[in-house]
Amino acid sequence: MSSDVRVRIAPSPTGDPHVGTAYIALFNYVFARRNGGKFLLRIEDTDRTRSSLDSEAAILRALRWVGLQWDEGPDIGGPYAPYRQSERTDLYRSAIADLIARGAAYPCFCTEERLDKLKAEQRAAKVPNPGYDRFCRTIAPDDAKARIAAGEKHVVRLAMPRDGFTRFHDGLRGEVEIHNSTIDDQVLLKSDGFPTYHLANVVDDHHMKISHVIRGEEWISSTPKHIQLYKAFGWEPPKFIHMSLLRNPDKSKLSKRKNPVSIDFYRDAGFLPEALLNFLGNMGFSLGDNREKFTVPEMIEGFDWSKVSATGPVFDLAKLTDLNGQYIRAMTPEQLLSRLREWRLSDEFLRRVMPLLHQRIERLDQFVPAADFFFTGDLTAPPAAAALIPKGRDADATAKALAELVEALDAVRPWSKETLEPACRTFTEARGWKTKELFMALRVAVTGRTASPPLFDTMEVIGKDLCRRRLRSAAEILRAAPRP
RNA sequence: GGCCCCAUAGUCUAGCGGUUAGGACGUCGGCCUCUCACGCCGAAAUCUCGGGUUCAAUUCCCGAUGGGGUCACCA
Repeated sequence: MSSDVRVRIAPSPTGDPHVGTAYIALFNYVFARRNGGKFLLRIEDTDRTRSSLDSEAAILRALRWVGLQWDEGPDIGGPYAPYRQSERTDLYRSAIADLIARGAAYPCFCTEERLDKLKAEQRAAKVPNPGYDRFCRTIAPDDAKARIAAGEKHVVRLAMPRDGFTRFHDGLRGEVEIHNSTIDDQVLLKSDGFPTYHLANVVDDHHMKISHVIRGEEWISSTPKHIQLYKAFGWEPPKFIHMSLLRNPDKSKLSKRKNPVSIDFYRDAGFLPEALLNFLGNMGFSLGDNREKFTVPEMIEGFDWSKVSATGPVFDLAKLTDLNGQYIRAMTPEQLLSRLREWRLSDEFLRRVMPLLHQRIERLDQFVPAADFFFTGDLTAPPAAAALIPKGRDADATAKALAELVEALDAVRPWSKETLEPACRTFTEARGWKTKELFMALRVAVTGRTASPPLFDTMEVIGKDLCRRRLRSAAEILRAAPRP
């Protein structure tokens, strides 16, 4: 069966692979398969300062681990290659020229200082719809051309209509209409010559013949900009379906400060990709027949947008864990064994752990107990508050240090002892602590012990996500500790 | 704050005018059992509120409230 359904997942390679990406990817994938269409992967790396090839590789690897194979993408190519936006800049530049010629976009020469000042004034005056004041919109085209020719730094903005509404049909929510007056003259082309999401997204979706844009709810408010762009180009817009955002237990949008969000965390903590996918399939969707445990093919078979809800589901780790257990129990012993081997009982992983314990054990039987923290998600025996607090420090200060360290560590890339040690030293010294103090707290937080193999080797092997999770747990233990 | 989206137990969901409001996680109790887990049985716990529409609203409409998103040269 072939069809015109073409959908995409379009991650931005600016960090760790996010479960939200897997969530949206799942629904795109299922919808494509349900309709005999194509599912593509496009890398949105138009932010030159934040994008990295490292992150892109991690995202591709994570999506592959989870098992959602794309039909076209940067790694496998396809009829509309390239699938990396940084390699499509010519396309965006000619699109911009087109837009300017049609009067739908205009160059803007405003400086950052002016924009900052404007924003500050609007904030102070409590303007209801703050945004760019369209100062450059009235510059005569010839003047603008001359200034550009003279090499003046500029961006290109969308000339949004000032009145009326922009309406669109959302596949999940029905008709949505937004007052044009509340929408800013978005920057489409940055001063570095790269497009913003809004431009690149529309241009690529059109050229890649995307039929349905299935993305997160966070995009609803900028959809009118996209609609206006399609209109300006004279293109038929795709169908829009905005899925609800996955939520933290407190209902806010899922965030790494409150919940593990990296797909790698779930892998390292011992979750199975099929269970994760099944769990995500239960978020905002149900087959409608009380089946909660189902495979992706079963989901495809029963899929329909009428079964998708627009309510923001809380990502409940306890429920995921239960589901994961059901998958494990349903395996044959051989299957479980091989899954354990794929996970951390592989020669490859053991070869990383073993050298760290080699000189520290005197009998073979000491290996497993001495290495336990390499093989657990959360520590089996979480440390006591007292063990975490360095002499002369208190619980609050230590909690704060660890919590801040978690944030600092987020930026460490790649995750290796070579990068970790200087990062931790710099952090420690910057806050006036002795490395001896914080490193011990770190060790206890990560391994649950005061004696361990070298700290940074250990952290490297345990991995970023598990380390950060344990650090955060330790900070919580300290915060919950009774005050003297 | 402006604009937009959403609203069934603590959580994920079924329901699509008339139901003892169904299932699952979690919680609590019991059975099974050398222990634990699994499994099985059971319990507590839900339609945010106020107006309409209707013979009848959890269900349809409006409003309030609550939650969320968004207001970047980030996506």
